[in-house]
Amino acid sequence: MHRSVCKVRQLASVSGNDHVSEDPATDGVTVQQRVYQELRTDILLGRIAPGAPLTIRGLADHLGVSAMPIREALRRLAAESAVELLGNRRIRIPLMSPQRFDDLLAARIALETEAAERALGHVDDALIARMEEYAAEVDIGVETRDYDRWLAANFAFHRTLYAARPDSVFVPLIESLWLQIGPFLRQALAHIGPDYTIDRHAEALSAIRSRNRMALRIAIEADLRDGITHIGNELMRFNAAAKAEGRKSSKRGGRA
Amino acid sequence: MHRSVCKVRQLASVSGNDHVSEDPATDGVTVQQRVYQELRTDILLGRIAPGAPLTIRGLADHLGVSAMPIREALRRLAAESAVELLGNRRIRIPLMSPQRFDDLLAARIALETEAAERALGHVDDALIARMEEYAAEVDIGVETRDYDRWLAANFAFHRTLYAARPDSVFVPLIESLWLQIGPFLRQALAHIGPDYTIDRHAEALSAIRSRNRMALRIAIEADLRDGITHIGNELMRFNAAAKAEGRKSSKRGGRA
DNA sequence: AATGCCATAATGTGATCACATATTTCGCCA
DNA sequence: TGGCGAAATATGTGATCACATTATGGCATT
Repeated sequence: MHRSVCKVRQLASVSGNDHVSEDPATDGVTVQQRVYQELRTDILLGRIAPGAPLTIRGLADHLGVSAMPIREALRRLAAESAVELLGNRRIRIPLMSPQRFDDLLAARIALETEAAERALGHVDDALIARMEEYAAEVDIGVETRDYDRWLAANFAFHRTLYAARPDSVFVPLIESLWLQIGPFLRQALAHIGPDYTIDRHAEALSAIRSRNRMALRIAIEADLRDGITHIGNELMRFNAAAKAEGRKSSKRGGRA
Repeated sequence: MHRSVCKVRQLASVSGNDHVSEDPATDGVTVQQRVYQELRTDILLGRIAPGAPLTIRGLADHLGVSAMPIREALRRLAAESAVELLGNRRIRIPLMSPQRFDDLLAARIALETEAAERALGHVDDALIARMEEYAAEVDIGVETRDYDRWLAANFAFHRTLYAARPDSVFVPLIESLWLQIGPFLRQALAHIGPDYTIDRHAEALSAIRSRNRMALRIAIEADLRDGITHIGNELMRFNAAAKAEGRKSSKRGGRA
């Protein structure tokens, strides 16, 4: 079963179909990249809870690949602080603490305001149009209480802006922070709905159109604070519950 | 030859000595960690030039280990943007560009000023004493033109401060920036000496002792700008030379 | 003499096996 | 019946092999 996926890549001309859905996606892209992207998306959107344990063999069986790509993907995610190598031969999603949450927010503000300002000179109308689409997608996600859609569109909105500057050194750092916040943010959203309605994205887009750097910084910082601060403060006690819960669902790599 | 190192770990009680110097260092620590630390130090102190190519087998032979720990160490370093996976099956130290250098400096200022301020509440006399030792070490490095000593002590000075806050989310991000600046910084220092004498470290220590947060931020930012700005601007043309030079010394994993 | 092409070498990627160790479980004894 | 220890299971780590793909160097052709 887990060998067929490899065969698909090794004998690419045979095109032997497999149960894995992304069969046409194995063009030249390595298995490790596919595994990394899948794990990364799961963490970013909070599909894996804080404290959840991960195992190499469990993920390998679940994703239908060998242990090798899992090891390298986990090593990469560990370098981004998306997963935690406990040293006692255990891997898990890091837990959240009030201080860590506060630091993550401060680091996001410090990096994202700077990244936004530096990207401002590279935006064009096409990029603004894409950001408007993502902003609309965010609104839809809020209305339909679709947290996956909400989080994904929100991240895409910001990343589109920051990545406007080519070869940005900020994007990897910022995405590391997102990966650390994602699991906890999702748990928080599952308990208290996103009840704020101030559309900071409209403010940011307005600042971008007028090329107002200071207004953009203010809008970005306000967006981060609004969407996160009260969520974090009210749900901090969830940490203790998540810590106890982390022991369950140990099999199958701890995935949902 | 390259098997004996493995035996040392597998049969730890035999204590069969090897040509590798850090034989007693193999207590419980994994080979991948040792390889990672060695590569990381080499990059941080600029012992590997920008654009220098790295190969898994070359490094494995050079360090006397199998290819496995090298792969994971390189994957980890790639996640920190310390090395670059070119996609066409090539690995190298990233090149520097004027924009990238400017972004790296801006990111350092944004993160390190915030990290310094947040660490300020956790410093005690013992930590200040350690920082004073590193500051003295920096001065010795400047006087003796010992760039390894200079760079190492400078990084240790800052890291000691930022790591005062336990479980800091800033330290990994900042160290990623250091790894990206290190190779270019060393190349620059090798061509123009560190000719600035304003001791920003003394200013920083003074701000720390008086617990003056704003003064600390200003001192840190001034330290980063002073030590880097004029170096970067004057040596930016070095980039073209490094790009052409990157093709040489391909064997032996490209190490010096 | 310059250039395109092919064979050889080299490199990253993935799979599989062996091993040391941490964790878990089950049975035994008090 | 509860606590403890030993067997058993599980997990990360490292080594080695096979393979597809890329780079490189020599050779023939123009």
